[in-house]
Amino acid sequence: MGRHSCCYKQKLRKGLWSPEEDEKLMKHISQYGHGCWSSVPKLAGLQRCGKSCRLRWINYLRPDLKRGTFSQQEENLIIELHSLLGNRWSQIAAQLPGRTDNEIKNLWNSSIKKKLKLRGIDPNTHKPISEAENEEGESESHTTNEKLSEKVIIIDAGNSDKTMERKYPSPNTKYSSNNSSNLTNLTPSTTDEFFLDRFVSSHESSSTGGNPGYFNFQHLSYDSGNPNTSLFLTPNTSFFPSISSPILPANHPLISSSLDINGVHHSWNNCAFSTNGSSSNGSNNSIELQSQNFPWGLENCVKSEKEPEIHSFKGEPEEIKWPEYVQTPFFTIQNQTEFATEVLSTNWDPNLQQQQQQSLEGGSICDRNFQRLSANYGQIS
DNA sequence: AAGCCTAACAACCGCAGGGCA
DNA sequence: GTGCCCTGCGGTTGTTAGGCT
Repeated sequence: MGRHSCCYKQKLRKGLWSPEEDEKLMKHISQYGHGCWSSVPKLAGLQRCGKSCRLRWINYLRPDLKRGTFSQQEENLIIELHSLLGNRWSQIAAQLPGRTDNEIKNLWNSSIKKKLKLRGIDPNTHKPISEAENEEGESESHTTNEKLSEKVIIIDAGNSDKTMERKYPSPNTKYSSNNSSNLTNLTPSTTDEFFLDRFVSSHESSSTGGNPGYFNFQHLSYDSGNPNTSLFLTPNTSFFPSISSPILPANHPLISSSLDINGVHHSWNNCAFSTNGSSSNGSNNSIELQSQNFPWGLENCVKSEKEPEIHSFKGEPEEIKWPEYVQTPFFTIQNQTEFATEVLSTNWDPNLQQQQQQSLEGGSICDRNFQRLSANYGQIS
């Protein structure tokens, strides 16, 4: 297969995007949506290929992007997800709202890999390096996939009487939409099965709005000292996240569902946990719910009272003052999920923009990239 | 101050897969 | 079935900033 046809065209710009280009792209998408990416550059008046526009939008201009450095919890989550998914960055990113696959991939390659190596962990296998090296030698006598598929995941269910072990496909095991049934069709009979099943369901449903099922990795720990363990559920901790999660917004689907484990019904919602009607910090496995559940197809994941707040441009592009452009948040952070689910999946409604502009709140997002761009391109004003 | 090195990050490239005529 | 177009993904490269000597 050859290169994309647009790439053959001459006079297409490459390299870093200028503020003017960003502006054109944002203005176009905010007014019309992206539609067919290949037509975006022409309609937006850009000398770029559609692919470049798409990338720029997804990795940089999208308003729902979370800015700033990754928290330790986010890094831990990435490590945990990577141990399950391998280099499937898009699927990992799907569990980290506001983060892009590119961003996570960069973080992994530039930082996390080194940290793991310093801790004596092979970043590819998530096992101690010495063991990974030994297995490399052994693997010559095995089919690679067979060997890798024997990665053992131990999940201690806390309340469970025993630590359960089960073999699951390794990060290197491909499970596309066609063959994913080897995971998703498992009937979870034990807690670890449940979580794996839950997780895989979550990432598959994240794009389709299908089968509900998320679980949170915050209480999964990465044990570098245990050569047999890739992941384990921290004993005596809840399966469920705190609503004060720094990673996920309170209304994120990850923290809304219900389930049965070993005959015990657990459920939770996006507002609060309770045990027998009393407040719970989530340390009790016997979480009882407050009745509201959230099926989370994209269309009904979140329904906010407020309209999504979108940054809109006032007047012609040349009227925009760069310092304002840099400083103005696109919308408040608490509305990012609403925006992502309600707006990004469809074309933006220009009619909403006036009221959205009016509802913009004070800066809660430090847009480091715009600041960097500003620095890169000098004084704009 | 200049040069070098490294980390961080933006962007490109090639490929796979799906939709459609 | 085939070819084309488009999108999305993952690997890789290029660029920049900042620290160090």
